[in-house]
Amino acid sequence: MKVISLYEASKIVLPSADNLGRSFLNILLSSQLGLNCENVETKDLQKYILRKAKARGLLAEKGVFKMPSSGGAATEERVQFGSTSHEDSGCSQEAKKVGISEELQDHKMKPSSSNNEESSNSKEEEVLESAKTEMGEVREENERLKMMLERIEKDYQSLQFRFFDILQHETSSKQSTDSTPSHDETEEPHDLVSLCLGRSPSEPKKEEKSTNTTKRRENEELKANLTLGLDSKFLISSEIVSNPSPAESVEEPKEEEAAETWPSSKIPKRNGDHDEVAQQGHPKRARVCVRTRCDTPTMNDGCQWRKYGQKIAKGNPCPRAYYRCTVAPSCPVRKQVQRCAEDTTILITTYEGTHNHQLPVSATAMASTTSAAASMLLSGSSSSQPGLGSLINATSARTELNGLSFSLHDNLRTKQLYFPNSSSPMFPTITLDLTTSSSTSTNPFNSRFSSSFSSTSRFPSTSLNFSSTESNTLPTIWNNGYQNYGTLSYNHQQLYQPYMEKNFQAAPTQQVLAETLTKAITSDPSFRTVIATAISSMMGGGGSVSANNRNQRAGDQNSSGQNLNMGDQTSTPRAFSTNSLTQNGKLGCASTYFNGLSSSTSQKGSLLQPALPFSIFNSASMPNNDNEEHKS
DNA sequence: CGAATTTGACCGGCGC
DNA sequence: GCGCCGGTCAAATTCG
Repeated sequence: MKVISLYEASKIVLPSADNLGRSFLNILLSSQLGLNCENVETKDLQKYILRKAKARGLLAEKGVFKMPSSGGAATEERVQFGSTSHEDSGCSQEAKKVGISEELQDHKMKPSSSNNEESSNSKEEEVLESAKTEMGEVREENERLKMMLERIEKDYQSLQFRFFDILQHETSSKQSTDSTPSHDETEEPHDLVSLCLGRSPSEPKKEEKSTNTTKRRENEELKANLTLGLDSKFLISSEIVSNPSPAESVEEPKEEEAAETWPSSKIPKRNGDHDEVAQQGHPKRARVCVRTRCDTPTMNDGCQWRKYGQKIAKGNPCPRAYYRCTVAPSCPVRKQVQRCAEDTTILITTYEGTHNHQLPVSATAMASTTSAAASMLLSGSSSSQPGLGSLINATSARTELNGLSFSLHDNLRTKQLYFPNSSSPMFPTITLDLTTSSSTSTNPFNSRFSSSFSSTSRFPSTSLNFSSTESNTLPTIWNNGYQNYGTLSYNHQQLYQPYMEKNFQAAPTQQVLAETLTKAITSDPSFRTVIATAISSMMGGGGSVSANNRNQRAGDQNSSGQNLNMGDQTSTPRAFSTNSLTQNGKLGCASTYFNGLSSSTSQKGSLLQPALPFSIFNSASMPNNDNEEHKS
């Protein structure tokens, strides 16, 4: 007889797990036990363990497992959790087990007939041998399960701890906002762009002057949303891949969606309604600008484009080309391609709109990236009140997911972000800068997440700079059209696994991590996507998990210009003006992608395992040059 | 020959 | 109202 602690441990640990924890457990279980863990409940897991033990003939009584007395090999049982039939299954298993036990007992109790006592003895020895063998196997398995459970518990606690950490930061952020004296809007008009974790950008936000009570309530909502969002992320990860979000999968975009994704000239004029738009929480449209070094006329992002126009834009001798997506006839996505006036090796690609069709695999990376960026942008400006400017108010929102550290350092409080009205472009633009190889960040891991705002723009420009030292590889990757993107998940595993395992054993040195991670960031666009998505999730975009990972959420239109700088360059301030944009809250594609990725990376561990010291800084250090792209 | 690109015309928003 | 500008259309042209 052997008492296995796994069951007892599960009784102790699992019931305390909330949705978040269970979701996390589900992922681990599905990846490591091969279980269909959707909607796994604590009791289900316990039952599974019990049944598995019964099936192997190990269970004598509840909580106590006995070693098998026969050589009968237990077959691997695949359990469907969450089904109503598992009770029956368990019962039948139990009955079966009882029968076997009785049989075995009979076999043992009954003195064998004297005919062949020697052969009987040898048989018993055989049985004993096989039993011992199996005992060893089972013991190993038990150890493995035990370790896994401990790991899960540890992970869960870590997750929980970090989750509350995030909440705490968020709360303090809001409190500091509250404590900040109200600014004279006539003198310093601004918007409060709440960077809310897991908050849907589509959520109506019109509480610039909200009371403490209101904000407290928001915090509660935020908490709820975040929990829900994370939960959903884990649970639906496998679904979203195949099932585009309703919004995205709709063949014929709804009127609202169509309006939102069509270019400014096609949509009802709303410039004069900025306030109304924002206050009503209408979706916003965003543009995602990608800067890459690229020798080819256009960056191969995996999508099919048809050129429909070309113009010489003011301030840039290089013509701007206009493309529209031709993957689907009705796809509203457009992109503009223009070379940088200062450095013609830099290709500036601006995406606008959301694909209303499934994207080729090779296009998902860029779509996800831009989607994440757009969602970040939109979430950042979601509460802004157009015409008044925006104030990014995320104060050091920081989180670590099992060592995967995301930080939102707010440098903005020392410098109120002021976005006066101007004639700047009408759409918020976020820029992913993949051009430079130098990093101003002291820590190569620190993904620079800075926001810079133009003093002349009515919209903020946010720069997200994923610092790396090898970012020059990115354009190359895109130029290759992600030929090997199909193996990305696998590559991710390869990339992440070392971190995960190291993390369990010993904390790797910062330098080693930095090198590897930098490599990962620079060599794998989808990794950046993950980061961007995570960021967007934290900043509020992630709340809308409704999305669809295959669709690009590059834009809607409305408000602030943000510069999402993923390359590494901080030396050249890049500001991109923005306009108002609407967001229907489906920035999900990237989130979904993240989900899928997290699911895939959890195959051998957990995405949340590695200690990836990412820091995302939010700063206003860079004055916005504003409209380099659109206006210059 | 069909598809894709080019390019000048056109349109709408905005500032003066 | 006019002109500037960004963006789009569509006929002409080019390409495969």
